[in-house]
Amino acid sequence: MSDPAPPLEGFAAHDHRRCRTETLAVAERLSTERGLKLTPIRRRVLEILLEGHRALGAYDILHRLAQDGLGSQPPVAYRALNFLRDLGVVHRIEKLNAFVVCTHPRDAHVPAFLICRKCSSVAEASAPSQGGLLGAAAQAGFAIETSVLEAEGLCPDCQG
Amino acid sequence: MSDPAPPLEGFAAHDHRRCRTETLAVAERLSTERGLKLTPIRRRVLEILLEGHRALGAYDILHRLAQDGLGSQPPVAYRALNFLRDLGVVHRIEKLNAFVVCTHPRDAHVPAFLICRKCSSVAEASAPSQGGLLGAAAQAGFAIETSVLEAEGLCPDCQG
DNA sequence: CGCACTCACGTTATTGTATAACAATTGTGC
DNA sequence: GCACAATTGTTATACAATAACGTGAGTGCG
Ligand SMILES: [Zn+2]
Ligand SMILES: [Zn+2]
Ligand SMILES: [Zn+2]
Ligand SMILES: [Zn+2]
Repeated sequence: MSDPAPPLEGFAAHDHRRCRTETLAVAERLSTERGLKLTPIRRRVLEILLEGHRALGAYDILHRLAQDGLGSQPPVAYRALNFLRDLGVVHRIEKLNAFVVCTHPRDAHVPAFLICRKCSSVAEASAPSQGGLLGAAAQAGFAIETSVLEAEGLCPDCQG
Repeated sequence: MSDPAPPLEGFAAHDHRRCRTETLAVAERLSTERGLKLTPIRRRVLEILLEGHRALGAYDILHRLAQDGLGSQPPVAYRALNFLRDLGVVHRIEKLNAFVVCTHPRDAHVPAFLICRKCSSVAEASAPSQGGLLGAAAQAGFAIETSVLEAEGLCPDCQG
C-alpha cells in the first residue's frame, strides 16, 4: 500500500474558494469544448453543489432553484444534474439518491466515496486499482464501463 | 494481482440448483439461529430471487407475491427483503434500486458487483482489500462501517 | 386462566425520486 | 427565410420507500 493517499477535501480543511473557482472554470471549458453551454440554470446548480462537499438531493436543489426563480419542476433539476454528470464535474451518490461535486474533475477517474451517515458529508478518493475485480471481470468476459465504490460510516466530526 | 479470481456465478454456467438449495438452507438456519422464522412470504421472496442471478425491483417481487396470494402492498415486499438482507442472503444494488441473491452467504464479505446494463444480470465477487481507500479513510479519521463496489457494463451474452 | 410481550402480517396513506412526452423558444449556419 | 440542434417550460405519470396504526398468533409466567 504505497499509495500516497491524497487529501480528502470532504473532511479536511482546504482552500475551498479554489474548489469553486477551478470547478466552475473546468465546467465552462468542457462545455464549450463540446459545443454546449453552461447556462444560468446549470451554472447555478453547480454553484449550489459547490457550497460544500455535501451530497444534496435533486429536490433540495430544485427548491433552491425555485427560490432564485430559475425553475420549479423536477425535469429542470434533473436535466442540469445530468448535464453536469456528463461533463464529469458532478457525481451521483447511489446510496443517498443524492449528488455531489467532483473534487478532481480534470482526470478520468473511478470515483470512491466516504459517506458520513450522520452529516451526509462526502469525501472523494480516486479508487485504487480495484485489485481482483478487474481480473475477475476480464476472466468472466464482462466489459466494465463505469464503476463506483461507496463506503458508509462516520466522519471524524461525527465520531466521539 | 495474484487473486485466484473465483468463479462469477452470475455469468458462468454452474449448478444453479445448488445455489437454490444451499441458500434456502442457509436462510433457514440463520433464521432459527436468531429466534426468527423463514415464513412463507420470506421464503417465497427468496425463491423468486433464486430463479436467477438477476436484480429484481421490489415492485416486481411484490407483483409476483400478489399472483401467489401472498400480499399486495409495498410494505409486505420491503419487510421480507429487509429481513433477508439482515440475514445476509440478499443484497441491494444501489445503482438499480433492486435486489439480488447473495452468492456466498456464509462468509462475511464486502460485496462487489458486475451489473449488466442490458439484461440486469449480476455477478458478485468478493471485494478486494479496497487498496488505498482504507488507508485514505484511516488517514482522514473516517470509520468505515459498510461498503460496496458496483461496476456497470456489458455481460458476455450482451456484447457482440 | 389472565396478562404481558414479541413477532409477523394487513392496510391505508403519504412521501420521495425520477422520467415520459410534448410544446415553445432560442440560436446558428446555409 | 429555413432547417436544425440545443435548451427550457409544463403536465402528468411512474417508480421506490416508509410512516403509522391495527390485528392476531405464539410464548412465558404467575
Ligand atoms: Zn472544497
Ligand atoms: Zn470525481
Ligand atoms: Zn446460481
Ligand atoms: Zn454477497
